[in-house]
Amino acid sequence: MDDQPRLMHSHTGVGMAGHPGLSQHMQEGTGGTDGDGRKQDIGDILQQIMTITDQSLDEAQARKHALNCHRMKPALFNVLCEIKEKTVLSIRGAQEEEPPDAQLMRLDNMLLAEGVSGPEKGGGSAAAAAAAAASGGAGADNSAEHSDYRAKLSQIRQIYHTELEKYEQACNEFTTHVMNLLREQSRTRPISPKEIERMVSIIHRKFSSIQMQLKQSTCEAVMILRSRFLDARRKRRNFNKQATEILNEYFYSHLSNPYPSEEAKEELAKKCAITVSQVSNWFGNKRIRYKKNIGKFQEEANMYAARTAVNAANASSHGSQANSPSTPNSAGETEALLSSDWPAACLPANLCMTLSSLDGPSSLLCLPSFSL
DNA sequence: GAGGATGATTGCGG
DNA sequence: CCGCAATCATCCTC
Repeated sequence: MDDQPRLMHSHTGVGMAGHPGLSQHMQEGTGGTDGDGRKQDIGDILQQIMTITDQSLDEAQARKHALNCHRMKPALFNVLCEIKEKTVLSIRGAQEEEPPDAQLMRLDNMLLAEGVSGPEKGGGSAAAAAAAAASGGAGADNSAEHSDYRAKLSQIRQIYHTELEKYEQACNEFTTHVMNLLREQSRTRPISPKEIERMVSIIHRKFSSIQMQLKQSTCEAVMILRSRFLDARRKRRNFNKQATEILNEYFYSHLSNPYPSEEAKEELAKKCAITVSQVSNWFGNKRIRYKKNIGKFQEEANMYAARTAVNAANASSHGSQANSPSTPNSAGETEALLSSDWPAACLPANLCMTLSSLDGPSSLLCLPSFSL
């Protein structure tokens, strides 16, 4: 009988100050002995409870058993239950019903979008593809970067799931443990099912805050990975030698007006295996840097001019016209030069001289002033 | 590791 | 939107 859990009953009686319902129970629970005797009994029980921790385990067990069998125990137990319920209600009122966490929702959404949580869908290949498109890079090592990105993302995903599983398992184990403990304790001290429930929800809250930290750090890891992959500056690769040669060839053979048309840019982009905007960037950078330090580029200009001249000579000796973005300067282009914003001072000194004495459609780059 | 080279970005003006 | 100029961030060479 005493081993039966004594869960709390709801009593509404209010009696002695600070101990609601105590006087009522004192009258009900003892079968009508005199008041002094009852007070004595209660005093004894409380004294025993207070000193129980000073005793050895065996003594305590024996005392516990004696207490459980005490005739006043049910009444005292009920009083304690009532006091506790009132306290718990006031605490619960202040603590419960938190609003749904917006940050947690954001984290969940992000993890879902990145393919970290939720069903596996190729390890965020969509994100990788988007990243590749944004980086604007073309070429062979893109696929390698993709697989690198996917591998790292999948690593993050795996760690995330392992940890999440661990936390869930730990949470369940701990909850079960605490519930069993409370059920066990409810035999000897006042614990309501609601209180157990509340305890469980506290534990869940604690564990979900740990989970939130996990989600947060996972998100951070994904963001870092993503930014590393996306940030073209970080992943800047110099164009290969061939591409640079093609671009330089065009630049120096159009030195009078180094502004490729949209079609020329597209063609150059195709030839160099880069994007049109990369071609634009390249020409933008080149024009500025050339203009800033013409002297430094003199040698390079001469070299490309000579090379183009040789190509042009070969082409003309074969009776064919070169038809590429690197077509040498024509008279039309010279006109463009004379009226363009690209200053003539940007031309190498020897080329300027050649320009001023030019009297026909002959190629600037075939002139002997480029003697090397 | 320092310093130059180089591709990308940003802010501005036309 | 394009080009310029300044700047950033990385690469490359010594």
